Amino acid sequence: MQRENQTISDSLEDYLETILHLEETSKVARVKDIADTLGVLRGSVTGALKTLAEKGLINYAPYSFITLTEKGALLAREVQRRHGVLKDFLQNVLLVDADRAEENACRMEHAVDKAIIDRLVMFIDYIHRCPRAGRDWINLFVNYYARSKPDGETCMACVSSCLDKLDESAKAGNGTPGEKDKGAADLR
Amino acid sequence: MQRENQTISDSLEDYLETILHLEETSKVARVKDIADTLGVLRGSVTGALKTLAEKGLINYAPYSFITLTEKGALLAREVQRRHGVLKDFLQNVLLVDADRAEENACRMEHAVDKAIIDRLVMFIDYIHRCPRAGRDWINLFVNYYARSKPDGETCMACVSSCLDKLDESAKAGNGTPGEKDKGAADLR
DNA sequence: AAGCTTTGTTAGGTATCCCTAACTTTTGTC
DNA sequence: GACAAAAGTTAGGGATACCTAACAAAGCTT
Repeated sequence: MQRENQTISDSLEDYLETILHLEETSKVARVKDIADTLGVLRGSVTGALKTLAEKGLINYAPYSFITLTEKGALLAREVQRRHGVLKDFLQNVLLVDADRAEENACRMEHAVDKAIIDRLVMFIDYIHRCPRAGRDWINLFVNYYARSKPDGETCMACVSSCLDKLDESAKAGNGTPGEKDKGAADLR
Repeated sequence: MQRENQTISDSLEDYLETILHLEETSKVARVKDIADTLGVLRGSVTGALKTLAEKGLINYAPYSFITLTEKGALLAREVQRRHGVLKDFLQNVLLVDADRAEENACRMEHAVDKAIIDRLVMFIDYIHRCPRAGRDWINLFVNYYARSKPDGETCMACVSSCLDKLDESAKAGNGTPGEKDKGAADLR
């Protein structure tokens, strides 16, 4: 472990994230599996592992097991979190298909601040828990973008159903209606 | 103009976007201004300009004016659009401060598909025009993330105000309430 | 128009990150 | 335990995108 640089490249972030993922799913991270996951050749992996070891992010010696250091695991989990939150947003809020959501989350995870991710988590949460939004509101977004403009009939139906829901909430005197709004919660 | 590659690097996208911006604001894009904007030295700009010219994206000869070709302008505007949409979302939906929104949009613009941007545009539009969301719904998100959990009192007030608004809409028989919801529209 | 400043270019160097291809170590099978 | 296959390493090379620093052209001043 040396005087580690605070930041690492997008590429190294990918390596760390992959190592964490392999540790979680296969117990061990092997050079071949890292190479296959990232679509690079084995020789490229060895080089990256040396760099990660120099930065104190993995434990590594030639032909040895590869494990994340505490510091490396922390960083890897942060990248994984960014990835997950972005994919969740793309898939469950923007309603992008799974493959495209995955691809874009992979690239975005290196570009976005922790602060943005935190805010995004809150926003997703807000959507799910606020009685004015929730699952049915997002699902109606499907109709909206399919037509790419508001549709009179759909809008009316939506307003009515929302009215009913809010009315119930109000009558029940439920101050934090998100709690009972399980339909919205399992959208995630 | 040669057999142009379909895709260009993040770095070249930045150069194109900068040239477009300088053309718009200063009439001409000069090497020095490009360098200052991107935080690189003048020598680096010359190299990038040669590459862009080879790809048929700018008109360039040593010591000449720099102008975007039609193809280059198209690409530059697309990057600019991605940038703008992302910044809008970060600033006006996630309510991130302007500087951070700008920084992150700058990095994200290279990572995000056109399809995601298109969907994001629809989503922002949906928020603005749907009577269940709109400006006040986003503004209440401020309270939400400030407390990082739903607040009974705020939620009740919100539900009531939403009820009132929807009630009015329903009475007016307005099928596309977004049209009259000017308050929401100018959130952008 | 001479001379100084600013702007732009060139050449050579560094770092990153990938590749190919040859080589070494480890693993599994007979 | 020998030996082939698989996994891992090494060395050398190419592309990108910066840098520094010397040099050339343009633009102002007077």
